[in-house]
Amino acid sequence: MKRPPKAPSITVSDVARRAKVSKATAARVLGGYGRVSKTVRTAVLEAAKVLDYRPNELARSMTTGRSGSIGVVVGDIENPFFSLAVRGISDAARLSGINVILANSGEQVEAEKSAIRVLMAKQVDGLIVTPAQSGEIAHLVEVARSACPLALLDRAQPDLDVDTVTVDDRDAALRATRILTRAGHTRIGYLTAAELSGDFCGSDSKINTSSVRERILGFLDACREAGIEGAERNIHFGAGRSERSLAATHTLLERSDRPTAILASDSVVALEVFKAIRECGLRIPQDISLITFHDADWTSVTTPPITVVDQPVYALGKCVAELLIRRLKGDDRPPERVVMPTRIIERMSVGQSPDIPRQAIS
Amino acid sequence: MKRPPKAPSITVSDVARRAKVSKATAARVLGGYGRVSKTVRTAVLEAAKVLDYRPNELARSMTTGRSGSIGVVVGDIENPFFSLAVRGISDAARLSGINVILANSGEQVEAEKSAIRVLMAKQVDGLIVTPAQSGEIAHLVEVARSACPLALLDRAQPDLDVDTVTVDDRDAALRATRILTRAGHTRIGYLTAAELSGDFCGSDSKINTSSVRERILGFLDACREAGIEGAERNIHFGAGRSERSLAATHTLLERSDRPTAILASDSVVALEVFKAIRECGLRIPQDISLITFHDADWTSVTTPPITVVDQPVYALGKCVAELLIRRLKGDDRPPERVVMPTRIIERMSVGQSPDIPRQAIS
DNA sequence: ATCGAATTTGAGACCGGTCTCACAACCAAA
DNA sequence: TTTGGTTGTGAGACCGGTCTCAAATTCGAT
Repeated sequence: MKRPPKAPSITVSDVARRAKVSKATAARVLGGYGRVSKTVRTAVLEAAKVLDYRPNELARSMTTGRSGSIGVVVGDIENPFFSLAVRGISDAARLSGINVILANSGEQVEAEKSAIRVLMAKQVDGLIVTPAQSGEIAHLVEVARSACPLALLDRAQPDLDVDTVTVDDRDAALRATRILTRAGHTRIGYLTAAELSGDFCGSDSKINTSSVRERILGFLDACREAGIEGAERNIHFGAGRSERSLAATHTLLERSDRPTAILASDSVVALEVFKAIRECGLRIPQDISLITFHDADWTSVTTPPITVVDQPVYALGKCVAELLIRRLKGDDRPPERVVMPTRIIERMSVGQSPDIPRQAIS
Repeated sequence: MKRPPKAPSITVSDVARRAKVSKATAARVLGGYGRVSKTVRTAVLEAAKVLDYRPNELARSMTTGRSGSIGVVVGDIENPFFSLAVRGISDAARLSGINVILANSGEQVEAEKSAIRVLMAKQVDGLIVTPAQSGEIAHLVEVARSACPLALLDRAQPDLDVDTVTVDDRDAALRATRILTRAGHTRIGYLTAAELSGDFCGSDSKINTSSVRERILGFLDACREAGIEGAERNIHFGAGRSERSLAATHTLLERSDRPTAILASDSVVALEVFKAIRECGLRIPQDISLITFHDADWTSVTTPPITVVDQPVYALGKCVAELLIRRLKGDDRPPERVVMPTRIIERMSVGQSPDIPRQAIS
């Protein structure tokens, strides 16, 4: 802490002195506020140019109270879903001259809390969060109560009355699952990377992430509709890139009563599943069908290409950012909950259930 | 500007008053510097807890001169290469309690300049940049001269004596190309998303991005080594996700003297090429071979899987961040230029050149 | 009991901006 | 010429911390 790298930067006072005006006047022209005569303005500008003055945004923020940046806390930037959403956010932010401070929660509540604390200490003007756990939202409630506007991305929180942008997860899952049930599948597995707190037991209350819960609900709706019983047992949590989950997927696929169709909650999970299916020597769609959320770039180039639930990810990010920025600008309409539509892109990864004898097909 | 959202936050003075000590003393315990007696310390802490005091990081930065954050300017976060690198950076940063302000340049120098200006105004403690153009580096030189440490990621700048982390692009391209020449290919196309300023004319001086230049140099080395003439003509710039470039790729593939092998400069380009190859009804690797830089996740799941140049992307990001942070901490060793090794993962996308009659193969 | 040294504390300047307020200068209308 | 309203400018407080410096206190050693 004993190293003030003292880059003796040029301040308003320096400029003022050189332009032979008061600090206040120089500040007025440099800061672009108040009224100044033309002559003085040019003099100050001239002096500023000569001295190569650059405003200290920090000092400015100190007095104005607004920092000109927003904080974004996502689960994992490495996930294409988030990186695309972040792209949407930062594009929207740049348009308003606002910049983005990014933080990764790694889907860990503690990391999320800490990130939020840090960002607020940095006086961000607003916060966009994809809450890792719907159970623990005390810290979010606190933010919402504070003067710092909060907006939620991809995951809603009924208890949190803030701007929220999500997709029609439940309906999307319903429609996706229907495609599978209509193809005759009855053993459909649902795989998500989300972790479960405690056991599932078919109760949705324990599901941490709202989008995950909604999707599962939609999945179960469709199963019920098709008269499939005990579909809950085929929901698998904690799928992802880890060794453990990979092994679990293999085990699942090698069971004699393995699912004949799988719905994956995101493209990262889907990729792992796709690999596992191959490694088990199964064929898509003859032996097993696959649908995934998120139209990741790779899904169209596999053999066969994968049927996906296409979410407007970029728009999702752009939209929350716009909502938040509108709020920063003083809009105090009641919070909006935008639900964006998804569409299913049918490709070649869904086939008739192998359980149904060929001749039985209409 | 007339809306000071006056969240009357708790300041040191408030805490001091409540703890019945001076502002200076309260600041000492809250800021964790100087010496304070045990009794006073607990009293202040108690008061702080009651009032729910949160330090204003901005104010702190004002006096200390260090903001505790670094700026990162990348070409495009949406590109998996960058999002993974950013992940590496932010992981390393978090370990040092530093946060990351992210900016997209969209590979546009002007946007890059503006981003750097903003970040410096925000008093970032350091800057990590992937320079969009090696031609225009005046702004970078300026940063390097200022007190703000600068580090370069993925793209070197010989004229810029700062910490730099890159991969052995030239050698990697050489080795990748050799795989193709050894398979008998003589018409090898090199596709990169980079734009060229002016015409190529076989001179490397006009190539904007150092990594791109190095790779092209390596590519040409290998071609020369294999006795291939006029390889420069097969280098195509501006490939990417745009309509125009897509059409150009199609045209290229439909020519009678189309390349029998393609080396793609990044995974985004490669994906487009892969799609185009399919759409043209060509088969990999029988009709055309493909190698790409960056071991993107999808490259292993296509049919056939793609041979890639595997760059240690995450490590790349982690490494620059560590280098930069070391510098922030006062290290003043001469700038380091780290060149990380790449390895080629041979998969199934390279075949013998169809130009060579079957029987001619040894 | 006495003195010097070490420790603890408080007062106030400072960082680099913004912004309020008072004063001076100017102009046009009365 | 006086009056009143605008406009331009400067002095200085302020934001919320850090940090210097000197005064006050404590302490051990003589």
